[in-house]
Amino acid sequence: MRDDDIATLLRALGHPVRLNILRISATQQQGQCCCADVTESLPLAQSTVSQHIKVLLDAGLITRQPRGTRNCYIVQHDRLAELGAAYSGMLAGLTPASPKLEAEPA
Amino acid sequence: MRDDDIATLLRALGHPVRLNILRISATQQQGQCCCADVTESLPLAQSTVSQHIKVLLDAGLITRQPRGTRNCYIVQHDRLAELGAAYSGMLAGLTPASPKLEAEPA
DNA sequence: TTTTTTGATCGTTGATTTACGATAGAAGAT
DNA sequence: ATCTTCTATCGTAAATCAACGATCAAAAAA
Repeated sequence: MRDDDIATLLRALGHPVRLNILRISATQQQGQCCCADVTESLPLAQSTVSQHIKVLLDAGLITRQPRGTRNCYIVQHDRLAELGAAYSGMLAGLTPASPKLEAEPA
Repeated sequence: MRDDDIATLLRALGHPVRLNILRISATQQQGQCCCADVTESLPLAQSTVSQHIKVLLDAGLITRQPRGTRNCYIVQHDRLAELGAAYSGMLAGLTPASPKLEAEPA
């Protein structure tokens, strides 16, 4: 995963409202939520919520599933895990114990 | 850790240049780097690098240590780990296996 | 068909971010 | 004391973000 992609994902998650959307979605029945669920829970206009949803959608952190008159959003846990792995990998590369793994192999 | 704080940290990390600064710092001798180290490595003006450093500094992801005429920056691994833990915790709260840990305790 | 519900999109406004050059200050070298 | 080096900060311009109201499209209900 390139730095650019990691940064984009981090920025997509870097807003309290968007963290909340993920949480609301997971809390809702079947791990899905619609725009209205979020709009009811937060003091924001519907259009604002829709915008935040779009950011998560573009980042692949949720997917859309049209269901009747409403759209359901499902958290993409694998994508979140992917970022988690990339983050851990970065931490490992940053730790002072193994600066470049160039020496002391034995 | 509040959502607000998590979001702030995620945003601080959400730029490829800043990820690079952390990496450069860790690669440098003693896990420290100065502004010039970064400016040499990246095609950016010194003032721009200084700005990015400030973002990391404000987020507590690095600390400053004046050394002679230059400033050394040290990655705060514990802060990075803190964020990692908060992220993992969020993932755990989001996983469909344990929506609210309200049932099946046995 | 008409109405209602749900939600995406448009246009706008204000705030924040990113990048730059220029400047200034502090520490070390001459 | 003067000069050089390193870097923070200022001011600015362009881009992006965050929030809103208004509008439009599609599906379901009447």
